[in-house]
Amino acid sequence: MPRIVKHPELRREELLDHAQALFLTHGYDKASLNDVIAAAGISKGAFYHYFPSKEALLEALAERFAKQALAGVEDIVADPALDPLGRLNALLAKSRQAKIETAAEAWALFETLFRPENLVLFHRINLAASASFSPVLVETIRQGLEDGTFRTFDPEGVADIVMQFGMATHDVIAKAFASGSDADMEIAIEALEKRVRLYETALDRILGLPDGSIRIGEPGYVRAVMTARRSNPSVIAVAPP
Amino acid sequence: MPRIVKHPELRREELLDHAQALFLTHGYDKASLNDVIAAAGISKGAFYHYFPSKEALLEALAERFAKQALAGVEDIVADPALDPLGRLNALLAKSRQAKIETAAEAWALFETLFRPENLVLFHRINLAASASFSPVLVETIRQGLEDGTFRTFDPEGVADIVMQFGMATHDVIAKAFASGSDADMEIAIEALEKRVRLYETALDRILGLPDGSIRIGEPGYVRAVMTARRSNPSVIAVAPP
DNA sequence: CTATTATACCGACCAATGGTCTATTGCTCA
DNA sequence: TGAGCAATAGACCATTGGTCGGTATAATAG
Repeated sequence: MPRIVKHPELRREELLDHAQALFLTHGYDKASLNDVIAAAGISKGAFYHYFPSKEALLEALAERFAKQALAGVEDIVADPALDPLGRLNALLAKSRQAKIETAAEAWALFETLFRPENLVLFHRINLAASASFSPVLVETIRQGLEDGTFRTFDPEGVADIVMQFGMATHDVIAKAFASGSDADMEIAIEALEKRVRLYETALDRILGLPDGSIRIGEPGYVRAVMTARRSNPSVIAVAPP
Repeated sequence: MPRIVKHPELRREELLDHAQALFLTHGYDKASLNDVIAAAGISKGAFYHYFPSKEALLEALAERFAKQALAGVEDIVADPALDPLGRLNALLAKSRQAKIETAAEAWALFETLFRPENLVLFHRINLAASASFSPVLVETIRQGLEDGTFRTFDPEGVADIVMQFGMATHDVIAKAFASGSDADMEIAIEALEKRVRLYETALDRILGLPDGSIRIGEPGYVRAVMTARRSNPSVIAVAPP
């Protein structure tokens, strides 16, 4: 085989790209290392030059996800015009948007993130994302406590609950999407909307706010994104079976 | 090798017992099928006579856990003297007790359930347990809504949140126990107690109750169980390395 | 413009894994 | 007693994640 040398950073990104596509479509366990290196067009040796193990590849992928996610909210964090409640709402809306768009993308590929075999991948992503988001959330909650907007305690704990709510959408979607038919998508959308509304109220109360203070995006937003993405799926490179 | 024939149900239970011990100590992925059948003292063929795959073994194990868990609370469910709040409190205390005892047991074996490699196992158990518990919780919440004890909505959603809180203890413990030293256990205990208190208040507010209504066991209970178990570990058969 | 070194890369090889298959043993019941 | 079937054994298989010795290429020094 001809030897192809690329810039290490590019190679690494390519590897992550192909791993992402394969892990998302087949699941971390089912997608074999050989699949990944075949898709990336490199040798075993080359792969292990970049990552010490398959596990490390997963970890790196999760970190990249988290980094992208954090980059997506840095404007919100930096915006001095936002009060704690406003900032919290903006953060929640953003993270929800990202989650739904990811879901829509996976769905468009007729394979979904929300499958049991993707548990590991999803958990790693969420772990990394949480590690990034946690400080931001904690700080926001603490501010809200200080200026009297929120009436609660244990900012770290509350931040964890907020992120739990985020993670929980995984299982909600997973259950509804389980059998994968079109009708299920409608069910999933309904369930998601309802669940989001519940989380809003739950957060209101945990934070000691009047019901209706927390607003995670407009009603109907889920359906809009999902259906739009479905008819116009973005392209992710997928290896042949 | 001499051929040993046993009653199928006994064999199956034995298989589950050994699988449980190995999965708990080494993790689902790391514990190989060969380890399991070696521990159980049977052949490959015999194993695949009972389970169609390793995955199925995991599933069966999760179901057994769930069944045991449900059996443990049926007296609470059946008790007509309990009002919704009392029943909810009893259910929560019981499930927490079970979780902590499991944790203590795993800890006593110097290997803990709360490790990344046990994610899959833990998730499966929780999934099965949730499926069992959900109806009970939903019914309890619904009763509380009807008789005016609770001031909330979407019983299914709230029940899910309750179970989320249960699952979340996994990650809380996992983080604190990560490096596995003795000091970490103290930290883990503190974190757990604090977190339990947060969940109590969060549930109070979600259910529209005055703070302090929900009581998930006595303070200090976690430490008591953990330390007691540690000095007097129950025996689980473990295969040689 | 060489010589040297460091890095990116290749692919044969390995032990272990989950799973399949055929053959045999022992229980049950007619 | 013996036919039939459930239970068991274990050789075998393809695939998997991972290792290793080696090679080509780019960067650097002389």
